[in-house]
Amino acid sequence: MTDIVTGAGGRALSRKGVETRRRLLEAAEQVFADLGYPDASIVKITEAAGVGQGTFYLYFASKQEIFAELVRDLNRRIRQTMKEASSRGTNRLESELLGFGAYFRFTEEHPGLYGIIRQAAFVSPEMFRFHYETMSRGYIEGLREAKARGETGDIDPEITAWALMAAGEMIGLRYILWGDGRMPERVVAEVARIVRGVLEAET
Amino acid sequence: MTDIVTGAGGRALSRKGVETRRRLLEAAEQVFADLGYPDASIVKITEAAGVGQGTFYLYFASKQEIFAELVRDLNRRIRQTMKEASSRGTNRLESELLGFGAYFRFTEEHPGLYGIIRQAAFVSPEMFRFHYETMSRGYIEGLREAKARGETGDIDPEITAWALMAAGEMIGLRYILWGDGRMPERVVAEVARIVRGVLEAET
DNA sequence: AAGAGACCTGAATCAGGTCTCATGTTTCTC
DNA sequence: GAGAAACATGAGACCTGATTCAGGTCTCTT
Repeated sequence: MTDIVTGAGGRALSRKGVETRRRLLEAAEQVFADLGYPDASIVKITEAAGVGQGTFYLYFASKQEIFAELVRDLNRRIRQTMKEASSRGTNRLESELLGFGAYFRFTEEHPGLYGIIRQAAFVSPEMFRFHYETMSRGYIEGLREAKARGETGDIDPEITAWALMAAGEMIGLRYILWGDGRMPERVVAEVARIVRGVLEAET
Repeated sequence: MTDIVTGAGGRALSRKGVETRRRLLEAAEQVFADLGYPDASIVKITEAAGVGQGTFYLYFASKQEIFAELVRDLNRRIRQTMKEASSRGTNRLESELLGFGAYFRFTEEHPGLYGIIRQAAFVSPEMFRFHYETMSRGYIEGLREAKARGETGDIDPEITAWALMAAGEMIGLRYILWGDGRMPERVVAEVARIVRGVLEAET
């Protein structure tokens, strides 16, 4: 099933329209990451995209809407990356660690995008929540299956998933964004210890 | 040493000035929590505080400044609450869990304030970082001492602290703010399991 | 090559915000 | 109780930025 890309008002777009929409989204990504939502403006986005101001409204109804679209897109990309990586693991711990690795690499490559998600908290609370709920869903599934296979202790998969997701995110923030942009080896090793502790500890 | 409260430009305030400044801060807390930073305005804050627009500038130089002040204040209150609670523990695990409990209670009582911190990410990156660094400092100290006393496994206190702090925050978000406003007992129990696993797992 | 529609434009409009300032009020001090 | 200092005010000057619109241009299709 091919996605039909639409502009504001749901009108279908031709090849050229799709391309312009993509340019606007990329420009928005840049501008929101650099300036933050409050200081980003439609003019700056259209300038960065190289189109006229009016063109913006052919594709998005408002600043809010393009922001939400951006978060959706970013969310899809992170999850895809993590899913691919963790599917290569042979047991839950390995999968979990591969997923973390992918997340850290994504953070290294897209420090700006990482920040965009954080802004969603107040720009678009629904998208903010959507992001974390979709992110946690993958974890929860994985943990449930692992538990059924006896690979973990008697854990609560849901709560555990939220805790692990948060830890990964914060450690990315602390050691990549507030560090030198690269995740140090020792941190990866300690994360492995922490994940193992969380998965194995009995009640 | 008594703090001398100052207004914009560092001028000292009389009793009445201190009171007005406090009213402005409380109003700002309300407005930022309800509307979010982008939609909050000086006018709305002064209205909520019951003072004239011009009065604002007698106390704060800008919207940014009052926001930063608010985060500082909030940060101080959370840490004080957690410190008090955890000091009643007889070992690290107990202290840790008491600290989490205090954090959850704070979140229950101040759902709006919790949100304000998240907004700081872009409004005032320095204050955002300040918040997490001061929050983690307490954890790190506690874990270092516990490790020296042999109460934990061979952990890296710093990385472990950031992971635990993040987990607590996210679980508050998920089960209090996105739940029914109260932390369920089963979640508290699972958090205890998770914290224990993190503190005890060996490399 | 002509008509239809999709696409594009940026000046103009409009809503709302920040911050200043001239003026008035209160409180303190002697 | 008079002068000084602090405090308070809100109209309005000045911005900034979102959004509209009337008038183009491009690109398919036949």
